[in-house]
Amino acid sequence: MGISKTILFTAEQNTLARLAKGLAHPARIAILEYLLDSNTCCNSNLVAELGLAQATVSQHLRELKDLGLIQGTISGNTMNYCIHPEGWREASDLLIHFLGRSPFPSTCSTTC
Amino acid sequence: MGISKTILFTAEQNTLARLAKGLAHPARIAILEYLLDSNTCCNSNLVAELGLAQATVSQHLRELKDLGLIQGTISGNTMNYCIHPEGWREASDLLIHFLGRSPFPSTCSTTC
DNA sequence: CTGTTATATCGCAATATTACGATGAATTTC
DNA sequence: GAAATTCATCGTAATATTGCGATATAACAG
Repeated sequence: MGISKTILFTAEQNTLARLAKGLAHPARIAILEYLLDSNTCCNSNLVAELGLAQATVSQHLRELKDLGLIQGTISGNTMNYCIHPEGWREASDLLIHFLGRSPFPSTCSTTC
Repeated sequence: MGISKTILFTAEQNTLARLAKGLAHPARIAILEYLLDSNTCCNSNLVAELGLAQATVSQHLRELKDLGLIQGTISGNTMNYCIHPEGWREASDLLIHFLGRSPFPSTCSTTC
């Protein structure tokens, strides 16, 4: 199929999955790391930084922008991308809250 | 294409992306939430819990098991699944460390 | 031993993702 | 203005993901 049955799940579960999907590519991880690290803010010398074609980088940037994790502003000829502070905070808070849970100290051998 | 150019990225970036991909489906989020919540530990009444076919649930469980996030033990006729404590800890630590970063307080308007 | 139950896997169909060349729009440079 | 630069988008090809029915295997129940 390739289509997820989102109807079956809670809004929170779908949101978490959607955010995780945004991080589910090394290029997008690399972009976010680059933007998180660079105090000089952003722009698409990302094309040089990553080894991908310009069209591909643009596509990844769009995904991150659609998720609200980054934002871009036009500066004449070029685009400046940077982390979207609120979007990033919200997303990472949600994911961290999910990931921060610890399992009960029960083993699999426990009968159900 | 559909294939990621993992060669271009660091091992850490690929690992983070692989873990995120594991979480990139609401059914897998739901499975993990269920296993994290249930002190009774596991097993595949997950098929009833989620609204998906048995084959589909089994497939999602396999993905989570391959990532080391859960583990399963055979108990006679049935499988008992539960969170893999070390695997879950390692994975969540890696992701939380990445997500915990804050952007520099620079705006996109900063020239690069 | 036979039938039932629980689960993994195979094979397939539908859809999504990834990657890139080509093209177009906007802007700068000369 | 003409050429060059920067970037988004379109179209397309290759591969991945999702979902499920069917089937195989193993264990249990009678």
